[in-house]
Amino acid sequence: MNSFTEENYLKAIYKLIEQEGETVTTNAIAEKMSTKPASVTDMLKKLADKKLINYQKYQGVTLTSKGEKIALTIIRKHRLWEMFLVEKLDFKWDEVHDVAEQLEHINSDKLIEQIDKFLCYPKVDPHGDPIPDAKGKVNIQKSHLLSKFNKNDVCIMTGVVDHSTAFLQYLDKCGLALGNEIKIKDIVEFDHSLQITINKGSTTFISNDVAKNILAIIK
Amino acid sequence: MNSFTEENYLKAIYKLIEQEGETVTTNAIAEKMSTKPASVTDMLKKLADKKLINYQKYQGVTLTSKGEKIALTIIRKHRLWEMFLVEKLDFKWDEVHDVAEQLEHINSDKLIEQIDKFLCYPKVDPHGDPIPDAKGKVNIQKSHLLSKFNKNDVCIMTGVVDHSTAFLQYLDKCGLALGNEIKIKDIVEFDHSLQITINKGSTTFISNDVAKNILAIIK
DNA sequence: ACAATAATTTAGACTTATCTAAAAAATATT
DNA sequence: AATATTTTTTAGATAAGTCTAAATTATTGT
Repeated sequence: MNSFTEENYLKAIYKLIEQEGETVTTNAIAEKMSTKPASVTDMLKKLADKKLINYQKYQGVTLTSKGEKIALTIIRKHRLWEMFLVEKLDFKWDEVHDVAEQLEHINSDKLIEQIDKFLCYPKVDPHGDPIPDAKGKVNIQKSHLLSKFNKNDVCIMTGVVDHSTAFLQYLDKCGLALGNEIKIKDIVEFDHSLQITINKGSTTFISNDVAKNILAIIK
Repeated sequence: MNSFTEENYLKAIYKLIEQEGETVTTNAIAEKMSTKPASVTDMLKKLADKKLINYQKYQGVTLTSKGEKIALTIIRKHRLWEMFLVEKLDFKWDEVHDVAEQLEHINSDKLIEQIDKFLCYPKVDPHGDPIPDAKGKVNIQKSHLLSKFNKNDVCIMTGVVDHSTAFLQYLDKCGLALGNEIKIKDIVEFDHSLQITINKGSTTFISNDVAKNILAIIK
């Protein structure tokens, strides 16, 4: 078994590789973990001894497949717990992070599989991030234009095509933001505009032109 | 904030006082915590410094009101999580303990209040032990033998005296389990056997011998 | 009451994860 | 290429929680 701290380091390294690519530096890890580089070096030695990372002095770090598996398990647990908090316990999506940071370290295979089942095997968390499966596989669901979805689809907004201020301000006004759940209530035949429900709350219309500039993944 | 370890010591001391009464000895704590008396002494000094226990060398230990409050909070969380696991995630009542031992240390007031609400504010856990309220008050409803109740009493089954497999299997067959609501419809004068209704559903008879091995609290 | 036994505490050491300050290696600058 | 700067590592210290072995205090038996 690995300590909470080890798990947190592996998770941080995974996320840094995901966004920065290739290898990760000692300083980057230190910043992400809010700790000092010297402490990171100590931990890297330990993780390398356990064969969870590939580490050569001064050369940066990558995860071994064993280390990556553990990181993905932690991420899976984190995202499932976030989902649970939002869906079942009425947490707002910006309230869940700190609690999920604790819950992700609870060690029980049965627990996490039952939570998964209880939530009906969700594919993405409340922020729209994908939830790895029990084997650590991430379903890299490619985003699609909102205009491609069908009536009654429920999806998560993941991005925009048009990055202009004007467009983003319009989205704000509609109450549309990344991670929002969008349900397509209806597609108007006349102009292909969409009637949508945002986060199970307000219902509004958006034009097909707007829908062509919003990216989303099916939930 | 207190560490997991401190919380576990406080919980152990609370439980020992509950069953052994008065003060608790260093050795008793060591045994309960599966550790060595020397380690206990170290921790007792620390807890005394924090004013969570009353401790004089060689004189045993009691909890301060502050310490007791913390212990009861941990116990509240433990029992609510057990309830959650059994009621919502299909855990068997003998599978929940190890997981609840971990979950009881998750630190979030909102989380535990929402779990409580989600479970509809249960009074007892799956083992029939009372769940302290948010203020740390325990509803000290002592369990009684089912044979002591009167006609038309409605009670909740909280435990058994005989723990043999044979007896538990018999209870299974009757459809009797911990947490069930039992209404005493009649007491047969001839042999003091009971006619009972389980969970407002099926009605059945149980002998006085059986009733003497079932614990319950009045509802 | 006093020796024997049991319970408890002290002393000193170990582990994990952290830190500061200083040294070493890598990278950038001129 | 030589120097300056940044990054990373080493060395040594600290705090929490644990341990063993030895010392101290309390309890028991005769």
